[in-house]
Amino acid sequence: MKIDFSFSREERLKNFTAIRSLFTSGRALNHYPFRIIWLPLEGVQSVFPVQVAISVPRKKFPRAVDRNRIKRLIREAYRLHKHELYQALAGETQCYAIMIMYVDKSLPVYAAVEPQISKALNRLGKKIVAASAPNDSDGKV
RNA sequence: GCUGUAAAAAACACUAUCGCGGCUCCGAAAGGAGAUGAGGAAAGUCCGGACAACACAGAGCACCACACCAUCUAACGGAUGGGCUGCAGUCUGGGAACGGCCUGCAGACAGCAAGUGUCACAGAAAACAGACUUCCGGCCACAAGCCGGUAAAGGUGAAAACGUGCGGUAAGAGCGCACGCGCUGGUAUGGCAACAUAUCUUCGGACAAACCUUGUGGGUUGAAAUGCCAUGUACAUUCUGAGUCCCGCUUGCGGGAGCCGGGCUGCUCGUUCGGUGAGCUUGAAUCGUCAGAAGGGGUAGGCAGAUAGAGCCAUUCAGUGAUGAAUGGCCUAGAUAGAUGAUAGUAUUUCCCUUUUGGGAAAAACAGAAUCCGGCUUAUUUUUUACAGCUAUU
RNA sequence: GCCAAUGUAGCUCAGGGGCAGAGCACUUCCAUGGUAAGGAAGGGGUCAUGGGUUCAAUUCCCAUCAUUGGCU
Repeated sequence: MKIDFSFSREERLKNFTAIRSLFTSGRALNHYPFRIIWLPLEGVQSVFPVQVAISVPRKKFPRAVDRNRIKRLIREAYRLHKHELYQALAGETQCYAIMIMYVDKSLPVYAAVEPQISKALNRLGKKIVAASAPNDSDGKV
């Protein structure tokens, strides 16, 4: 099977209410220099198992150039490694919302970002499977 | 060679793989192909417009902005040219006060001769003047003291009531004269004008980035404006009612009464909430707002605004110039949880090592469109040109 | 995106042209067996930054920087 490296609009998290509930009742995973929060989405039918959003805090990077740079690097790394997460979630029926936040204070380089994203996505996949496997009925938070 | 000012140019190119945005083409669809995709400041939001909506007939007051003149411009607080003033430098005129030519830099540059106000400390006195020490006269034998005159000298201060010289006088004083500085009004000449020159005349502290006066301009709100489709408690249409008055000061708020509607209540009283108007007044209007009635009955999406424009490039002409006109060519981001990225290589540039070949490193500084334009301001890398200053060598 | 306000001592704030202040905090001394409270004395300032107006600027004007708030 050929691996799809594309990153289309359906894979991005855009719904305002979903983002709000993600911040109020989402589960967190810290993998320095990232913080990932995730939540199962109810009633969303999609061909993709996750919808992702990327965030960089304005207080740590006041210039828009730096924020755009970091978001593009994270998005590029996610695009090349998302198939690892998709394989881990192949057995899931629900769609998940994920937000990746950058918490370091210094500007990163791509060579350092890529392996960290890969490790973080592998950890996230195992954690989601472990959380939903025992009690599929009351998995809501 | 260095520093400063001004002007101009550039801000990285190509190939491959993977990927993103909108566009065009092919395709029933999935998808595929093609060309294309951040800036000089995209920034600050400091000005000016376009565009849109809304109580814009008109008048007065208030408020805000601007302020030498002319021109440019859609418009401007912007730009260009000119005038005037100040500062610095070279040269120079005069006995002095003070001036002239040239060069460079700077200037929020209408009016204190409309009115009001302020000028600390020091000083005798700080703005219809004024007598501390001097100076002069009188009273007095003289001195001291008292009375009067005087603004020349002293000292204080940021500033002492035009400056120099001569006359004049008891001593003095723009008191008078000549020259000089500033300044009001008139006349003549030159200039579109600001203004300049000559002459007559009035006057002689500063401050309007003090209140203010004069002149000119300004309705308010901003694309999260606004319109359409779908949806439909949120929207628009129709009808009805309210839309009034008083007080206070901190002057744009507060309080009270009345009226309309809702909540509490079976009803009244009462209580509470909302409304009772663009800065104000007058006038016109009854369009905004609030409440009720009628109509429609479950998702917050899509399209337009919104990217061909006061557009860009080249040439010629007009103008000192900003700029304008003509001709020819070009199409050059349009997202909406927000695209423009990653990896590898080549070329180029810079730096380092090396005799060369070659090897290694870096791709930079400021910084990311959000309705669109014209400016201003701020941040910042490199190169070139012109001018000014300094230093060294020939 | 649009619109306002504020920057003064370590902290919270006055002062709005003429020598920069208050409260708390800090230092030293007194007092107490000792500490706190109390009393006395003292130190500490680029008045956010840069220009301008004025004889004189924290104050008036302009620009910049930073912070905070509001509209949605």
